Amino acid sequence: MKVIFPDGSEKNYNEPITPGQIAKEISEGLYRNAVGAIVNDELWDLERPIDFDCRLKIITKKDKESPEFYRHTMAHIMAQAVMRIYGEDNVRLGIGPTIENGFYYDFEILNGTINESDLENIEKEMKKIIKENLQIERFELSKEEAIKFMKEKGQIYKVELIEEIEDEKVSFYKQGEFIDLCRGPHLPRTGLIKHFKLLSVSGAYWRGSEKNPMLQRIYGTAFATKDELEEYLKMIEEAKKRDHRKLGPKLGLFFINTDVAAGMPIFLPKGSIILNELMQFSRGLHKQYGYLEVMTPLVMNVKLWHQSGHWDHYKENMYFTEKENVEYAIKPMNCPGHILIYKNSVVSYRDLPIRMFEFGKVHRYERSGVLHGLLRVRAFTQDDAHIFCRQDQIEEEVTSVVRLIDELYKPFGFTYRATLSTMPEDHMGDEETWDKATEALRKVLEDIGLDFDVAEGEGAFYGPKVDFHVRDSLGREWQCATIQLDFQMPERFDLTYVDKNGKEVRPVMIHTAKYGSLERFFGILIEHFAGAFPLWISPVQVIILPVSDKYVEYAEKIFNTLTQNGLRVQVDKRNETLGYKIREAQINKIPYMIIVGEKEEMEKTISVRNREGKEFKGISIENFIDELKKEIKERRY
RNA sequence: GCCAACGUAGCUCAACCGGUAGAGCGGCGCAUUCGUAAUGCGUAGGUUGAGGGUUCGAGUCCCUCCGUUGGCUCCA
Repeated sequence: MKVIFPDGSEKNYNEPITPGQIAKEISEGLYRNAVGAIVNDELWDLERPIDFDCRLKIITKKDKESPEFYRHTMAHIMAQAVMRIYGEDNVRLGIGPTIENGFYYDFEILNGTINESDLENIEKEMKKIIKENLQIERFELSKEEAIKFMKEKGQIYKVELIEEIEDEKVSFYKQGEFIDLCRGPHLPRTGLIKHFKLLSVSGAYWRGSEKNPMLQRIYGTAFATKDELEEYLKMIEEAKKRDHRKLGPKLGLFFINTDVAAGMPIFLPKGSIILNELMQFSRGLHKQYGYLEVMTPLVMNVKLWHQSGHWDHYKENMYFTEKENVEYAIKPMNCPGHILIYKNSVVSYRDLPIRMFEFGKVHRYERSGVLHGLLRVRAFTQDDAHIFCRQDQIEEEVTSVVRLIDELYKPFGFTYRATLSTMPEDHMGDEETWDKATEALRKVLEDIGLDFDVAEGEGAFYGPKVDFHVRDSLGREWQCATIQLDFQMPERFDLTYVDKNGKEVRPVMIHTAKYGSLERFFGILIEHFAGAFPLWISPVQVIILPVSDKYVEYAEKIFNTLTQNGLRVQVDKRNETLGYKIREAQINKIPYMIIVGEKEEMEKTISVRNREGKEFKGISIENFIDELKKEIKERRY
């Protein structure tokens, strides 16, 4: 049989051969570093024989596919350790896949629970298993045999999994006394991966459904090298330090009173400044792109929500209230309000597109367990827009939205990624319309040259959508902006416009939010900048620190000048040492400190220290103001 | 909602086997009048998340509830 290598070269073999043997042939070094192979696009164990013509690539620890191998194996090592500790008969295995940055395994422990303090013990046992350097062997059973085998072991979840596998044969992996149903791939021996850490335990429903029993999930991470592991753990530490739930209250931006308003953040003056700057920026861009700002009521008759379909599809997430025997709903979305505005007048084809936007405060009930600082709340503000347009305008409109989003994200230094979500199983409208809409979205993304993934079947029930995921300074991704095509609402509300021929035609609705939720975006910004915001959104842009009481008067003069120039300034008049005031300003991440003492007062200058610690002495106030104005105008970060 | 852990001063944390709550920072007061990340001294601050139980005695043990954290589900 013939084996083709990535560089195009070929080699013939008469007997079945393993990728490992081939690697060894090429070089000892390659073999030592190999974790597995890719055979005809399939991840393949290093010691699994090949007996057919194929393309082959040896995967070493450096290849991006390698985590699939060693993290999978790590999950098995963990399961083996858990079984050794709790007893094979007391542990039922769920699933144990690899995930981004790590792996997990779900267990049911029949006679107890696993808690965080047990992790150390499990890690210890895992290290033992690694040291034992057990051979990992793959073998296949027929479905029948496999079910019988797992039934005997009492592994009811595995039996369930096997029953659903379509192939006649299923693969197993064996390392020492541990045998598990698994598609693979795996390392050849347990000793080949050492750098791991167990991170947390949590509950997880079997197959993600609340109707099923809850299993215990252990999360862990593993990397090819010690450095990579340490870097990742450091990143987690850094993320903890930047946690907006800590930084926000500390910097006086917001707090959440969980007692009276769980999930509904209260914004302090400084936080409100930032939100207002964000809104102003977004508002300006929307205006530039031809949107009209509107405002709609928070509380509206439930009738409206019956018509919109929210009553049927979204009731569980809504708040209700009642007066004079009339039931009202607090709005969870802004679209019905905007539709009322559309219907308020007769629309001609010449009027389209109509672009409406609103900083709409919406309330959505979320179960208490899912609330998370500003990132997951019950009350939030969307920079929500709806475009009503003709079918033939979809492409142009979507393009313009994508441009707007790009401009909006630019001054934060985010890179982002788009996903195109296609028709879900449960959908409304005919497939042809769906295809057309989906293709329109795809074409726009391609024309603009934006990288995107396709999420099959992930669209909203009324139309396909494009979501934007921003990547923050720690490499984490957050879903923010969204563009959704909707053919359903115009139908339900009988929206029309009059075309060239005087006929009534159905418009298309495009739902779009750019920041998504202002609260969430704010939370992301806090973590992205670790509280050191760009000048243009900093609540306090400059703090003036007189060296002692004697120079307060001069400080106040400067304060007045800066304030008159539209800067947000404070004077620290407290009777404290300069070092103390600098330290405090530094902790508060204030972009610029102005230090004034005898020298400055005499020379009519200022000394400036930025939050990076750089000092500039003998600066003229005018120059300083000009520089700051420029920095603000350019929205530098 | 479910699983697990946690809840002590504004913040960070301490208090042994159950013996009657303590420190730093911050606040306030006084002194100091200061040159680029913490001046010194003094002082106030607590129904130990809430309620119930066991006990001579509960921050500590048990139960219920509330909340937080990490997840599951859903989503901006």
